[in-house]
Amino acid sequence: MKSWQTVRAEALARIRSGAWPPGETIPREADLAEEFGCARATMNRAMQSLADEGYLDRRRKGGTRVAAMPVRKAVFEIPVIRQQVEQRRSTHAYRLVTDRLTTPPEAVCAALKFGSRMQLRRVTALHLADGKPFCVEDRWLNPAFAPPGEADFAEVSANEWLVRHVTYSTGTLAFYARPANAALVRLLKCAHGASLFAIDRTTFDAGTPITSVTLTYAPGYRMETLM
Amino acid sequence: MKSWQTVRAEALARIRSGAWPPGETIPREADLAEEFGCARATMNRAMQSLADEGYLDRRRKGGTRVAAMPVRKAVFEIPVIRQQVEQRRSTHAYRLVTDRLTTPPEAVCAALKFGSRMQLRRVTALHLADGKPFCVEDRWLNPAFAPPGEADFAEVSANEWLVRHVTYSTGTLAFYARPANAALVRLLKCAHGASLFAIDRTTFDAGTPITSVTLTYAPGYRMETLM
DNA sequence: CGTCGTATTAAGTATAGACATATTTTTGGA
DNA sequence: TCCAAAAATATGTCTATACTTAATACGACG
Repeated sequence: MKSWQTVRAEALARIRSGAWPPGETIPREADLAEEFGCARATMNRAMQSLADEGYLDRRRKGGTRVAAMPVRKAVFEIPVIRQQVEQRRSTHAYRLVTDRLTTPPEAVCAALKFGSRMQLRRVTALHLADGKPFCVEDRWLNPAFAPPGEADFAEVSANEWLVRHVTYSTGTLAFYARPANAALVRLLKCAHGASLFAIDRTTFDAGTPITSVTLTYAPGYRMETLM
Repeated sequence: MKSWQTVRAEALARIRSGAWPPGETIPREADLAEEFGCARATMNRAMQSLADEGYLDRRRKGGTRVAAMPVRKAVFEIPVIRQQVEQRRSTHAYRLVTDRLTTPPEAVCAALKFGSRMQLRRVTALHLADGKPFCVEDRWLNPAFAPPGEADFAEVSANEWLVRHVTYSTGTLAFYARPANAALVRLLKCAHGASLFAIDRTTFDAGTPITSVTLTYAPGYRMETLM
């Protein structure tokens, strides 16, 4: 009795080895099930999994074919900064820099889809790894969601507070490179104009704008993953 | 009759709304199936899908609980550069800069797991969008895999050639920021030291080292995705 | 010669029942 | 009291069968 995972692995091996070349239509589920010695449901589960990951294109009546030009997908895990530091076996420290209500720039209003230029809570903080600057957190928060009274970021970072209070959210994410400005130079202790890796993230919870944050990492930071 | 996708959506709604709070153990499959009005197999398919994406933690006998601190996952699509340019409704152009056998630096040998410092094929090229520099491709190739005779990169970029010839591969991927050096300044026509977004990718096919490439994008480039 | 409806096909899915497997809990001894 | 063996339990999976749905092929008809 073969598990669908086994069947999946065998099928993937055929794709990788070229036994099923890109663009080629492969036999129908029912026939493959017989060949692999399993039920059609099992075959279906395996092929569906491969299709989900972009290895196969499947169409009703049209049959299944190996993707000719698969869109490579890279999956990055975006952990909480403290965990990220601790995973590197470093000691995490955190320093709140500013926390006040301010009128945000146009770009932030647009990202959060706030029509009027209402005042938002701006929180900036520095994360350290083994005492050295690791990452600057520059955040705009919807004050209705996280009022200064309820959410105090002196000890627990906004980054972590949010993960606990708005666990499952949607939003956008962007990676880019930016030069160090005066504020970043001061916090990260890097050269002016240094190339820094940055992440912009905007978060909504059931349509309500929650926060827009820019995380800027110290020089040399790399975001890595396997394919 | 509910599809597992429908059931999945309903369950996800409960998680997002907080009806099933983070850390909480939810009822067993059999009971949920009854509540949702479907068979256990259907419930299982739905919950398994949610567990795959990190929303749930499931253990035999232990039951299913909502992930307390989910690791956020971001999925990026890594397209062929030409497609990437064309998706932005720009015209893609390509210019081969160099193509010769050279001894690679230590770092490249290490990434490709080449013991001896054998000569590799180095290919550098420039990709343009609407005539403007878009991305510099700096690649080291295993000459045994892509000999100069068979693989000519004057017209078709190595990027594209490889997608066609080694479709399903494994490897590593890293995103980072780097300053523009002299070579990049010349090709991308940017300021010296400008902050540039870069991708390192090393590719293996069934254990054989294929290629290691650095893609450096023109200033202002952002790698975006939805969560 | 086109085009509209129908038959056919292959994937998508649902279900009940059975068994497998990993843990936890309980129980029975030393 | 403590530990090992056994029972209980929730998820993991397979199977056979039946039905649904989307897309294609094809033939009748204007």
